Amino acid sequence: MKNTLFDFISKYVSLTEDEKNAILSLDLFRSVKKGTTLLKEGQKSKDSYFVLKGCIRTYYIIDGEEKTTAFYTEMDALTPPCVINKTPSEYYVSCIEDSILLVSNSDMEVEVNSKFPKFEIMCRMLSEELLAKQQINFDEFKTSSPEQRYLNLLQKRPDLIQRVPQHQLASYLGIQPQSLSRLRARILEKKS
Amino acid sequence: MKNTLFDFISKYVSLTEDEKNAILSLDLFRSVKKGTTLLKEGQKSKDSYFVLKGCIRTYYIIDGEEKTTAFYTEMDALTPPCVINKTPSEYYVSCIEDSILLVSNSDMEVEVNSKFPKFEIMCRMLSEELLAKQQINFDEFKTSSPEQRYLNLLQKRPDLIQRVPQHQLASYLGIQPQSLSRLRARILEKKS
DNA sequence: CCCATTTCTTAACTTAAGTGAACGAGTTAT
DNA sequence: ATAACTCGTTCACTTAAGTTAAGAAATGGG
Repeated sequence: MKNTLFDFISKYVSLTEDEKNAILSLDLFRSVKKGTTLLKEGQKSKDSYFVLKGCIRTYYIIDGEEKTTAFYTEMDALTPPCVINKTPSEYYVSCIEDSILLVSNSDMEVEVNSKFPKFEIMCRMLSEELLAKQQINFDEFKTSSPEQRYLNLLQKRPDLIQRVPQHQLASYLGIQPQSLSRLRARILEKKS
Repeated sequence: MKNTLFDFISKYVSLTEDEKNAILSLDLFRSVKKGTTLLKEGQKSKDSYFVLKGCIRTYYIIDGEEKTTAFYTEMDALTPPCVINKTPSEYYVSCIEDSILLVSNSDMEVEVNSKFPKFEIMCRMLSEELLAKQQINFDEFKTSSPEQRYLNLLQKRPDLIQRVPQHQLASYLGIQPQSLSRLRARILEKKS
């Protein structure tokens, strides 16, 4: 787990042993059981998550219906908007597999960033990169049909389709569960 | 225009007169005529844009069709993914009104950031904030129908509907121009 | 000023997604 | 063991978006 983290960090900046130890001494690793809710609508939080193992999802409850909007798996980072905007959360975050997470607090990050300017640089690079990825993702979503989105997901994150319940996948694709079932049946029919 | 810029920056960090002059001496302001293409598909570029006045859009050409995915107006910042990823651009950027832009080069930013750590901090804060906004935007898009998206846009960016051609708005909403026409007629009918 | 082009709207038809209901399979709780 | 849920699928029906075509309105260039 430590290695997974440092491999990730090394993509952005190189750390000395001292710096690595400084991070480890913060004791950020958390084991989280499947089904645990990490953040609820209306809550204020300063926690960001980095997934070392497992899967977490973000979802809204709109008219009593769960609407899943994102999945975060190995090596994915999530800082909920409420942490940035210092507002109550608009969505839920929950754990859909037994997971190992790195949980960091924004107060702590401020402190670390001022002590180690390298972290400031890493955070900037990381959020720029995530923003670019997010933009491309959004663009692909906008420019394609539900069927294309599903086929695209099948290419890009085939694991998700295995490890995530269908009704959560459906809202991730912006459609109803019944439509996802139908759409998959349609695709199978085309192949034959 | 200078004031617009410094007002914007002051939301993140406070600058000394020297720092302000340092920025101005970089001579980043550009007047751009309506219709100008700032970036083409396949091109490599290191330029980021900040809109002081006017409007620019990003679009793809897919199967010969323009697909507009974003509009940037006053006080909006755009760093195309190709600048972050150092890859050829997947989309076009063009100017849809006579505009005044601040155009900054990523090489230059690296230099400025190392000279003034304040800028590094500002860039981090800015991209974190943009990422949070983008996430919420994407979530709203996923969880709503084309009609809801249009009504939502009418609330949040009513100016866009005035200043932007309908067929560009349509792909921004993820639908065909004909569907946007129909949808608007439907809404008018409901009101009466 | 006029022609060519682009833009927007409308209409008819096709296709796919939304909706409500029902069913079986698998899970959980009692 | 059985009842109560959840989950995924299927069906019939409704609604809305995609598609193709046509025409009116606005725009731009010569």
